Amino acid sequence: MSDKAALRMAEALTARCVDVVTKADLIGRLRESRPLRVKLGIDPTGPLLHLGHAVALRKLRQFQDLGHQAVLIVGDFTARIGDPSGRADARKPRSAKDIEHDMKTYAQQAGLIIDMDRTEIRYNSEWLGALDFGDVIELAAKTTVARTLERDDFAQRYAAREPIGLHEFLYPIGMGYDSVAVKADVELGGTEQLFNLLVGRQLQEAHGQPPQICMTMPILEGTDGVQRMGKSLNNFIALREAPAQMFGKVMSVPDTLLRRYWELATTADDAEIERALALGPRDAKLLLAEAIVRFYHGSDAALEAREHFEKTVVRKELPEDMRVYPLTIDLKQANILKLLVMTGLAGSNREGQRLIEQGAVKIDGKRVDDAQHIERSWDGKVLQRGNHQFVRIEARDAS
RNA sequence: GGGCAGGUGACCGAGUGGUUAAUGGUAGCAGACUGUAAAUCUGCCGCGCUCAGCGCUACGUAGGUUCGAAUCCUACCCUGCCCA
Repeated sequence: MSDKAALRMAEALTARCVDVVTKADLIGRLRESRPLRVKLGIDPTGPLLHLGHAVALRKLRQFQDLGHQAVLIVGDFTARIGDPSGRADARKPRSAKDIEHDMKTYAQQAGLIIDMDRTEIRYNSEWLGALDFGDVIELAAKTTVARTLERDDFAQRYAAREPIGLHEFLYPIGMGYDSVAVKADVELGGTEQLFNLLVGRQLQEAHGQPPQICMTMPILEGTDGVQRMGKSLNNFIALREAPAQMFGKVMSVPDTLLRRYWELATTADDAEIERALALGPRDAKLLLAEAIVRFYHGSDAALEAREHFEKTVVRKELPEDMRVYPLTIDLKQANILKLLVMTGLAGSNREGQRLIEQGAVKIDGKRVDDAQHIERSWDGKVLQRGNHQFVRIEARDAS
């Protein structure tokens, strides 16, 4: 490939990246005119990908489209040891079977963005599990405590006098060794991964390989608009989110993040983004929600989601399709409070009580003030909690 | 191994024998407003019940002192810092 072509490709590939270490390396590697091996690690801690994950996946797709080889690393070995994020409850070791199952759904979800047929999937237990203690020591000797402590999250936790497990120091090493094992040319990750990616570079050099190019992507904020999108913060929009849900969640994102969502969560180019933003926040967001739903569910679903939104939210009408709760005959005499709990609209009796007191509960759109309220027949009644949670009751035979 | 400090509800963080289901903040939920945005105001925010009341569970764990403990004592577990 000519210098000019390589330069142009490098420009395209590094668009919207935060760090690129180094661009010169990338250009050089592209000039070799061979498919580069582009690594992306995923942590199999739960089978749910969200728009935050999609940022790096989309970059990976871009590489694929230019003829490069995607290598998805499943961190099953590291996941089995425990999560380095310091949460006690995340330390539960996961069985190989759980991970296997999670990965199937992962692949499905990732397939919404990248071409799984042209993706190499590797489990890092393949090589990490084969290392003995001596090997680990040797690898560990390649980096230093000072360097590791510089890593942002470690530095912060250290300064805050929070515990850092020794095994957590081994994570970057394990990840870095992944790069050696798969002979990665490029590794992608969120900006918080920069340190880990750089360790990969170092270990590759130590193993006589040309060091990988590290590229980091911005971290997408969650629907709260402040913290990074993550499952534990419950501010995420899953890729598998039902269209209407997805649409609604996008609409709830603060205006300040509009541009960012356009840039990181859609495939729109700059011109398109400017055009959308010029419409003003409300309309730009409606278009954004539509664009995102369209990408994951198709045009028809996007239109439907938008209609659903306008109907239930803007005009506050009851949606056509909603969750159905089958009520058995012997429970027909149940009062509204019981039903709220049974249908999951309220987490406990007390919560249900409060909701009723605050006027948040409606039956067929009519406010209910009495927790003991009983309908002559619950069949077909629509229970509503707040503005956007609905359940339709359907009577069923007890047997 | 030794010394010191500390472990409170989703999180942060008050509380050092008695109006304590536990001040305050954040997050969350609901109501008003609205564009399911932001800002603002209001209410709620452990669980159960025959629900203006009653009961149960809760301040690392297990015991103990006391009419009464998150608060005092003992042991243990966990975390951080310093020393070795």
